[in-house]
Amino acid sequence: MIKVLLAEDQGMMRGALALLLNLEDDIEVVAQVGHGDEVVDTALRTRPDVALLDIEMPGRGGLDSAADLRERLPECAVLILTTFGRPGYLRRAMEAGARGFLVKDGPVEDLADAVRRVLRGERVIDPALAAAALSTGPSPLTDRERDVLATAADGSTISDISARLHLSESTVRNYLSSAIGKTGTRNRIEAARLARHNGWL
Amino acid sequence: MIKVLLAEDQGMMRGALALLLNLEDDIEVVAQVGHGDEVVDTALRTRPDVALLDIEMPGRGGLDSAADLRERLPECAVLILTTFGRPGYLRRAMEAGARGFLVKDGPVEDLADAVRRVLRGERVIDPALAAAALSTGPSPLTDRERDVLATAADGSTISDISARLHLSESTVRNYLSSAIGKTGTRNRIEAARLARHNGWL
DNA sequence: CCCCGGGCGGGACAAATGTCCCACCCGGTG
DNA sequence: CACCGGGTGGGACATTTGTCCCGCCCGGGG
Repeated sequence: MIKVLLAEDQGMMRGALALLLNLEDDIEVVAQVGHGDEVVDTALRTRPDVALLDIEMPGRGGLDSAADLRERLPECAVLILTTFGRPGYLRRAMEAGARGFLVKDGPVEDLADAVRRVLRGERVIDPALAAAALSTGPSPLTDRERDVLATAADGSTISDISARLHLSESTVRNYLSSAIGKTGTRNRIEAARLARHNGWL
Repeated sequence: MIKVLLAEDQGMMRGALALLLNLEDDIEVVAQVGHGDEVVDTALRTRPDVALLDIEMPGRGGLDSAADLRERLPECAVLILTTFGRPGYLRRAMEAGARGFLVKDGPVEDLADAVRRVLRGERVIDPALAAAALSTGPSPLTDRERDVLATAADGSTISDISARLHLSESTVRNYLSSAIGKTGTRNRIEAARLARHNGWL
C-alpha cells in the first residue's frame, strides 16, 4: 500500500483528489493538509511514501515544503501538483529535489500513475514543460530585483516599496529599472507580469 | 436520476468532480466540457437537469454561458462553481439566472448536496458571500471605464490602450483617472486589482 | 424644454516613473 | 592584488501618468 500525503489548499480539489486516490486499491491517502505550514509536521507524524504538494498554498509554499521534506524526511518522494506550468516553478521544483511535476490540466488518470512512478524512482515530468523550462532559461533577476518587483506588483509606489524593504527611493528606482531592462519590458507592470508568468517571483 | 453537465477547464478538477458525482447513486454526469463555447451546444444535445459551470473558462465564460442557458434551455438549473468568491461574480450570476453559487474552497460533500437542492428549486448561496456581495455594492464603473481598466491591466501604456480601443489618448487618460477616483485607489494598478478582486472586470 | 449622465476629446499642470550617470562597500575569484 | 558582480545610494533628466479644467454630442427623464 502506497501511503500518500496530500497538500492542497482548495477544499473541493483536495477532497476530490483524496477520494480519487483512495479508489485505487494500492494507494491510501494517509493525511490531508490545506496549509503549507502543516506539511512537514504531518509528514513526520504519518510517514508517507509520497507527498503530493500544491505550489500555491497559504503559508509555506509547496516548493519550500519540498525542500524541507527533502531534508527532514528524505525517503519520502515529492510530487509537485500545480495549476501553472511555469518554467521557473519546474526549475525550482527540481532544485528542491522533487521527483515529479504534474500540472492540474492533464487527465485524472495521470495522477495515480504518477504516484506509482515516482515511488519506483522514476522522474515524472511533462516533456513539453521541460523543454519550455530549458528554453526560458533561469531567472535573470538578482534577489533584490525580485523582491522589489514582487513588492511593486500590487500597485505600490516607489516610496511604499522603499519603506517596506527599508531601502532608499533611489535604490528602488534603480532595481526596478534594471528589472525592466533585464526582462525586456517597458514598465514595472509588464516586468512583474512576465516574471510571474515565468515563475520567477 | 439527476443528469448533470459539468463545465470546467482544468482537466484534473473536471475528472475528479465527475468521478465524485458519479459515485452518488442519484446523480449521473451526462456530459463534460472543458471550453465555454461548448456549453450550450452540449446542453441542448444532452438535456441535463443541472449545469455545473466554472466561471474562469477559455471561450465564453461561465456567467455568459449561464445567461445563454437561461434562454435556450430554461428548464436546466444553473449552479456556478468557482475558485473566487468575488462579490461581482455572485451578483452577475444571480442576474444571469443562476440558482446556486458555490466556491471551490468548501468541502466536497457540499457539491452533490447543492446539486440536489438547486434541482428542488432552492437557491444555494453561501450566506457570508451574499453579505459580502451586498456590502460591496454594484460596480461603480461605467462600461468604458471597465474596458479601459481591463486593457490597462496587462501593463499597456496610454497609447497602447487608445490604439486598441480606438480612443484618443486624452479620453483614455480621463477614463483611467475617473476609474481610479471611483475605486478610491492611487493608480491604475491598484484600481485594476481592486476591480478584479471585486469581480468588476 | 431643460437637465443630467455618459461617451468623447483637448490642454495645462503636478507628480510619479524610468533612465543613465555617478559613487561607495563588500566578498569572491583569478 | 586587481577585478567583478551585487547591494546600496545620489542626482539630473525625459517621459509617462494622473488630475482638473474645459468643450461638444447625444438620449432619456422630469
